[in-house]
Amino acid sequence: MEIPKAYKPDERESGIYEIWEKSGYFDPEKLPPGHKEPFSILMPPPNANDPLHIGHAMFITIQDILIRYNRMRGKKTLWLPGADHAGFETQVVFERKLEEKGESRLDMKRDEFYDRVWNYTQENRKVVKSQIKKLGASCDWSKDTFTLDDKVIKTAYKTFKKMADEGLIYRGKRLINYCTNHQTAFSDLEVEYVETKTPLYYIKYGPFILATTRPETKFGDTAIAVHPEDRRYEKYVGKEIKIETLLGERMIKVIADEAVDRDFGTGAVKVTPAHSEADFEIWQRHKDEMPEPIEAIDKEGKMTSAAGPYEGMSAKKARNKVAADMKEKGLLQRVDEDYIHNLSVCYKCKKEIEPLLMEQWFIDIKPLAEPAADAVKNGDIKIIPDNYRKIYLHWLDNIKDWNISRQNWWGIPIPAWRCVDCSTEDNPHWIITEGDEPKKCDNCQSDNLKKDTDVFDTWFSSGQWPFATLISEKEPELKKYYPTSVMETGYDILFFWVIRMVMLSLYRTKEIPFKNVYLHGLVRDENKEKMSKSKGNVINPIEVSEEYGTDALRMSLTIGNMPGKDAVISENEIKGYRNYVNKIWNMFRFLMMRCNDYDPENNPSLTKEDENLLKEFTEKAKEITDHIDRFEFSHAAETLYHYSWHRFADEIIEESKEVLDDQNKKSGRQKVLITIFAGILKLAHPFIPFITEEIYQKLPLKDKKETIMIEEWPIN
RNA sequence: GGGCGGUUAGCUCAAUUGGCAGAGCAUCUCGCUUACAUCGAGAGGGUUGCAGGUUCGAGUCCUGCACCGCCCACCA
Repeated sequence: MEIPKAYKPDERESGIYEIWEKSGYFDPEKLPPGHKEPFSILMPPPNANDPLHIGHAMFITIQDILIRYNRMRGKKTLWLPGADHAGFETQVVFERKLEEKGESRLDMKRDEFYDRVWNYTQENRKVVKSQIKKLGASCDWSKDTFTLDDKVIKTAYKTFKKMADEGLIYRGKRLINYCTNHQTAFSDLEVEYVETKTPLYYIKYGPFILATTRPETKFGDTAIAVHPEDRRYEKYVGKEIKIETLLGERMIKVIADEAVDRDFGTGAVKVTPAHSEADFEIWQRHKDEMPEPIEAIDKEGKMTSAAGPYEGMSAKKARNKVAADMKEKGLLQRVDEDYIHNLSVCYKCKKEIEPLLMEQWFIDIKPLAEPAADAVKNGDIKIIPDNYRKIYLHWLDNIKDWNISRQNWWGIPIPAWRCVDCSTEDNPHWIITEGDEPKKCDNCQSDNLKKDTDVFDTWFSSGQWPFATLISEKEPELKKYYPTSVMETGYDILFFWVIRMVMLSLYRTKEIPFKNVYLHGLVRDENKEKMSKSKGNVINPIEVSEEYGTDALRMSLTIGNMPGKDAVISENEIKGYRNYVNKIWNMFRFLMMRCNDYDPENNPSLTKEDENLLKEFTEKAKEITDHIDRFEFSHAAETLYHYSWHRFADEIIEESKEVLDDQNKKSGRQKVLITIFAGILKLAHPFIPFITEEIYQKLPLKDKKETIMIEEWPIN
């Protein structure tokens, strides 16, 4: 048998993956009978709107290590793959594509748009699936789930209905974060803050001078607020004062509220409840003293009729115009041009978020937050690394109600109908179902019902992923994999996804969704910068996997990668691990050349030295196993790397060359070398599955299994 | 404003309960020796960010500071 000097991963990998798939062992139910205790992971479903990036390759590597390791330890392992329709994200991606073709969503019917995005995601799913396979993921494709599959949507509807019935869902006119560019509301998590230099205008309101960054909102002012203990303004509190606006004179109430900072500006603030979160809160505390909020800006970001002559003007334009006009009328005392404050912007387009008063569906989140905090406090859910415990608990401690309405087209429609006949402006009547269209109003029997046009925040449904995928009447056998063993995902979606899964799962199933949360970091380039297409520093996992082999890529994503910390990766590093994989190949090559007369059925006598070598291997195997059990994959892989190369190859093989020439000791040493090497392959298999399978198939072993995937782990 | 993480060899990172500061990559020298040059043998390279403190002993524990990064909140 001629063995080539260099291992060529690209020629072997796809064939090896086929062997695994054909074996059926990705499906836990098809594993040999010895596999009993369940071990499960849900793959965070990659967005079905783009090919995979290096971050996906990282989590696939980590999860596959866990799955392959536990499978070899005799667990009944389920790794459930999926794909995310990624509502708003995908809509943005798709609209950009439309734009490139000179098309627009607004030129088509909603259904048509939906169908086109649907097809687009289905095409992408195929690409993503083939890429996941390329990376060696041993996941159960028979259970591949899309976040718009019936069972997921039904689960989301059931939860929504249950929450509505239990009073945890309310529809309220509240101040929400609105992106006038994307024409949708967001939860607080989708808002980012950017430090910006903005002029601070000091405007005259009767006897008051008020500092504001947004003079155009003055048409929505319904009060002036001062601190209750501010002597300067004491005499005005509770009184109405006459102010000169650009629309003529009017009266406005002065109120006292603790939230006002005496030291900022002049210590007096204009209150605009329809366009500022803080002001909205002031209004809620002083409803009896203040008129209803006045909306001065609309959903397009344009001035309303409340702004008189400024109506129709964009808010930004109006800001300058209003300031200029006030200056002319002597209503502007001065302008501080160097004022720096945090501007809230849309996380996607970075354009200013417009706080608007809108009716939306909210979840009363506190009742869900407490059990979620308890689950971590009492140790039912363990977070790795554990410093994220605090972050997790702190977030839940300060949680605000969750706005789950989105004004997008791509997403799960909210199953709510408004009765046209028995609703009033102030008191609308809504009918919420588990998805079925109601025939009649449950209140007035009218059939004049109008469906809500909004869709759910994608995280509302993905927050139900664990039980949506594993708990259903149709597939009761999957229940045993719930709660899952590990939720492996990025720290950047701890709030978005992980915590919401905990809250919603506890709510619906009364059980935790997973026992461990392992948080990985971001992948950065060699200059520690975030990888992005625009910077041109991205490493395409598929390209490097084709060039250097998936095993090398996986190794470089494992070593030096600590939980909760960003990982640095470079092509150079991958090249280094390509060399390591090739080194293993050559260990195999050496063994084959020097053991051509080796018979695995023989039991030659071993020398003391032989015994010691075996003992040493067992110790190393123990060390590596302990590391994996503690989720220290980097250490595990590093220990393996070091032992296999610098101990086994550099020393043990070198020293064995002489021993193999000694006819008395030869067969014993052959046995030892092959035994240890087979052990190394098994230990290495979770990390570098392809080469280990390739060699395993060719190695002369007793009781060889169909694939190394179901080999027994070298130690117990 | 609140919180978290980091600062160790040129680079990326390790260092269990405090116990001789280690790897990989890079660099330099030598070697194409019959597994492998995608390799081997060897070498250089550190006042562990700064200042104190506890201790027989501190990279590790305590206090303060500096710088870098991140998260959360947000005052007009």
